[in-house]
Amino acid sequence: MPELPDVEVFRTIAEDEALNRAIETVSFRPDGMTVTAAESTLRDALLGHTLTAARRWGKHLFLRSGEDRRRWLRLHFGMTGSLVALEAGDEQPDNTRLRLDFRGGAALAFPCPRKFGEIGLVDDPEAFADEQGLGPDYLHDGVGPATFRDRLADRRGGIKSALMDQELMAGLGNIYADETLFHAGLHPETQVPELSGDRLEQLFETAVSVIRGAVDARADVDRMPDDWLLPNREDGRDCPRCDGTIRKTEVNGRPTFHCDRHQSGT
DNA sequence: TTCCATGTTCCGCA
DNA sequence: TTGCGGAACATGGA
Repeated sequence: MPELPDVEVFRTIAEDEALNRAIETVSFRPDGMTVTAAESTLRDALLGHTLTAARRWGKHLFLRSGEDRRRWLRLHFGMTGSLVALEAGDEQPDNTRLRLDFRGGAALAFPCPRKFGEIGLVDDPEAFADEQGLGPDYLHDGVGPATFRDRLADRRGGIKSALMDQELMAGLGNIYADETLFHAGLHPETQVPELSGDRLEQLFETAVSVIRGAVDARADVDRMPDDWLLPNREDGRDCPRCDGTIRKTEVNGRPTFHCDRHQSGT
């Protein structure tokens, strides 16, 4: 689930359902998953406060606690994490690692079955991104085709691994890298130096349109257009865009799907 | 029962 | 130096 579009949906869920409500209870059951703050610190940072802002950088979600501009809860969703808004009486998702209960009965739950996610506390999301070496986020203000072209200018190797490298640009993972290349008509193993500056700028625009389209579909495969790769991600399927066939291969150790016809060249 | 999977990190190799 | 392949992490689902 959780690549940029999914996390953007989680961000809007938090923004719409969890801001400006007093946190009455903090339930914390990490059960071995990575937590980069002491439990007592985390509890102190949240309990009795309200969440006042929801931001995202790549696949990381940041929720500001209270009026202190330097106190943000950071969530990373790993492969299977999600964020769920609950109303009074709703059943809690399995494997909920962190749950905030608000005055009035609503709650926010962070289930993470496979524990590949992370819970942390940071002073400043930008500084965190900087420390982690995260590249620019596709949807942030001021990030555009030129940013993308410049960052990929000296990159060698295949385009798919470049798209998935969070230090170049943050947010795309295995699924949406494939989706972007499918829309762009590029083979996943196309070498980056073979792509012109114009082609790279065009690829950025494609990535953004895929991301926006996915967010519009609430990152839900069932709501995505039929002619996207995602609903057709199966070896041997007919390509929904041409007479080709969807093929499954392995690129950089990850399952990779592409159309053998319209994604053959650069 | 066995294999696979949306992420990240670390190691060794070329 | 950098990109890449492989392994590791934990666990539910096909």
